[in-house]
Amino acid sequence: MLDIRLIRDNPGQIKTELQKVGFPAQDVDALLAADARRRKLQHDLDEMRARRTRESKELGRMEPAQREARRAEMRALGDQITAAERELAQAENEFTRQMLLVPNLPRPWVPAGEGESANSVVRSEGEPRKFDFTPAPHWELGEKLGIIDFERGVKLSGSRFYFLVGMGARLERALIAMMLDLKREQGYLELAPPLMVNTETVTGTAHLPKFADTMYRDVEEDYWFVPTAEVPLTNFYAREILDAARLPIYLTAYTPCFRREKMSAGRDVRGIKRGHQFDKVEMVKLVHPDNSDAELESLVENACEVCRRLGLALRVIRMGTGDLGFAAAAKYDVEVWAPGCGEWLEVSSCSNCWDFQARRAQIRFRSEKTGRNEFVHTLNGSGLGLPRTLIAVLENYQQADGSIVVPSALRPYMGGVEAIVGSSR
RNA sequence: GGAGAGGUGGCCGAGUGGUCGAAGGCACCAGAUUGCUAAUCUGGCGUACUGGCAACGGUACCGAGGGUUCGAAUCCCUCCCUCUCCGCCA
Repeated sequence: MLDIRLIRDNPGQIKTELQKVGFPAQDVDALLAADARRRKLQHDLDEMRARRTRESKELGRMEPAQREARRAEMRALGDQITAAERELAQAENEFTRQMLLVPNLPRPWVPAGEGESANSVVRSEGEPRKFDFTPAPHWELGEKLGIIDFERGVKLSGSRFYFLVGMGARLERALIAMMLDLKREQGYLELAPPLMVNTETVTGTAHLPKFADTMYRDVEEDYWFVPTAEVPLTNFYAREILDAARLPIYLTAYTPCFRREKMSAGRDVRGIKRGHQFDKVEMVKLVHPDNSDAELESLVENACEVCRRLGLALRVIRMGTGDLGFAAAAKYDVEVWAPGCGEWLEVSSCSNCWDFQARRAQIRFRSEKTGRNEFVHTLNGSGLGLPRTLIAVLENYQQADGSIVVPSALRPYMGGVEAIVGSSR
């Protein structure tokens, strides 16, 4: 959520900024109208209430006879107040409804452009491996080795579900353990969060109200299945006021993630690149606003280090305004090369949400400078997404005979196993 | 799921239809004082919106939402949560 005062004070500038991320100027006008209405009603109501308090106290001190005489008048005022309260509640709901649909403002240095047009590679590391045979895609490798079972996943659940089997499951577990240990080295506190959270929580990270149709939910209990651990991690300190000395706070968690993938119908249906359920190690930072930009850079670096340890060639993409998404003020993707399917895979997406989520979730800190409570800045990034990392490992470490060499960084987590071959259990 | 108890400021804990944003204590901050650690005294000490250059005001908030009343932290209803006991269960 943006600061309404910012919009109120610079409507022209904010309109221009918001247009870059596809938010229409007339919606800003509607918002300002709703704000003005709400404030007017609030002001009027405050005056009526002040009068009631004042006069009720007088009434309490009166002789019973006099009191009786004024009661009708006071009752009328009470009714008026009740009516005004209803009107105000309505106006506030409408205002909030609109506010929750306004996307975040991009940082000034984010290149403007529609869709992916303004995205650009800002750096690359490592050479994509050369093969003296045609590298196979992971779905072929996985099936031949018996470590990914697509058919049974579909049998039990439907399309976009699969089993990891034997060494496949073990390899993923090794990746998770390696990543979490690295995150700890990088200063993150590991959490094992709830995977079902309530509406308020999902609204805090701005996945609601706009993206309700991308998530799974239990309607009976008001539980939403987390689409990413960003939701529980960012909300860990929701509605709390933190000591400035505690910042920055780095949190990490391994969790499954659940997504409907309606928007991606028909895309990436092969393999394990895009499922309705996938595992991810997530990083979240709650930082002091002064360090926000630098913290995004180090967040990206924290993600890149995972790729590096796995020996994967990577590149970092700076997203333009058209690809920022709803909550991000700035965003980088980290991609690794997958020689089998022949594409760069997004294994991490690192966003700086500025005070956008903090304002929704009310995560504040007591500022040492102003003595006032201010919103922290929140950042999040994958560290990394498991299926795609698994794809990259399988496809990059495949041998001519179809076996997979286990990257050295993972061997301590796999009981020293050096390769996955057809007979591996 | 059933029965009972309870949810008040950072914490503990009073409170009853009006003068309660809420006693008192602890913690915390500032000042005073005592030749050490410490103690004592005085003052301050919630959040949000809003008016004002400011001084200083207004309104809301005592788990959440409704209701009764001129007036609700205080009475009534619904819900949520916590604790104890019972049942069930990975």
